[in-house]
Amino acid sequence: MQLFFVCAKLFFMKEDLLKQAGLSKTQARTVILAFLKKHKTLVSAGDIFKGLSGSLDRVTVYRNLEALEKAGLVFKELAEKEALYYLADKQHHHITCQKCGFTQCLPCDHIFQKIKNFSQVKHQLVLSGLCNKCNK
Amino acid sequence: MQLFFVCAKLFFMKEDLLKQAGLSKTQARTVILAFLKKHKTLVSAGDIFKGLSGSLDRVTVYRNLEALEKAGLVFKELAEKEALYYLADKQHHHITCQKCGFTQCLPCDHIFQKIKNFSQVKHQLVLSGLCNKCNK
DNA sequence: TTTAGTGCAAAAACTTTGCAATTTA
DNA sequence: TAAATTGCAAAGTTTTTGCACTAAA
Repeated sequence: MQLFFVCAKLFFMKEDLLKQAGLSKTQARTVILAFLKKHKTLVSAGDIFKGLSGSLDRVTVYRNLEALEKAGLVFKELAEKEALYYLADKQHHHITCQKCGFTQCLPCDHIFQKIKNFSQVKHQLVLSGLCNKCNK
Repeated sequence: MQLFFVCAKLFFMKEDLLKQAGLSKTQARTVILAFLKKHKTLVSAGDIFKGLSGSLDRVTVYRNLEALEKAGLVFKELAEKEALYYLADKQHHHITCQKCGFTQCLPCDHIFQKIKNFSQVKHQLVLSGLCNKCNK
């Protein structure tokens, strides 16, 4: 029994990500995007808040991550403790070591190759969309 | 580009799930398992607590869900607000309507058929395992 | 200048921890 | 009886809300 998926093709925007996404270009958003660009791994709202050490309010981080996610600039991944975010420059997934927490990014086209670095792999597929009723 | 997965085969235990899983058979666990058996959808710790209206402490529900998950009797799915649980009788996934929250179970062998009831489907694959270092 | 975004304070919600009392094996 | 489990109380974390102030278009 097999389960397969075609990965979503995501448009790759160069500059002015915010404007192109229909968001106003504020300092907070610029700073958050820069932070995500710098830190290629998954980061939480708290990580960003701490990483920017006081230049933004914690609430502002939350509100902007939500806006960025809705605009499709950022992906949100649900994790044990808190939600994690990463730049939506390329669709990819992640695999996490259950013991030490080591996380590896998995670009869709290399996913199998990289999973070989792990054993006892468990998977969970989270799907969402619009049901027929709501899509009317 | 395709991404496929073989679903884990899960052993189907008849009676005495708890003993077979190496857990002692307490009233709390029995009641929680019965609740999960009755409610075929995803339920939260809070749902269970409320559903059992006072017969168990909220903390007891949390602790037992953790134990049941570790023992492999229950699956945990990370969701927006809170973690959701379901009986691990058969490996399956879920798809949720982004608008109304309607959730449909997706047994691995009917997954594509059922996804057709949804549009604008987004997917997120959550993987975990043991990295080479931790597996030594 | 009108709308959208921000910071502060506070609260809400989910989950975890410590410890004494109780239940299980 | 020894070890595991439970309930209660309290605290810890993440996330959300309201409102006045500020920055963006």
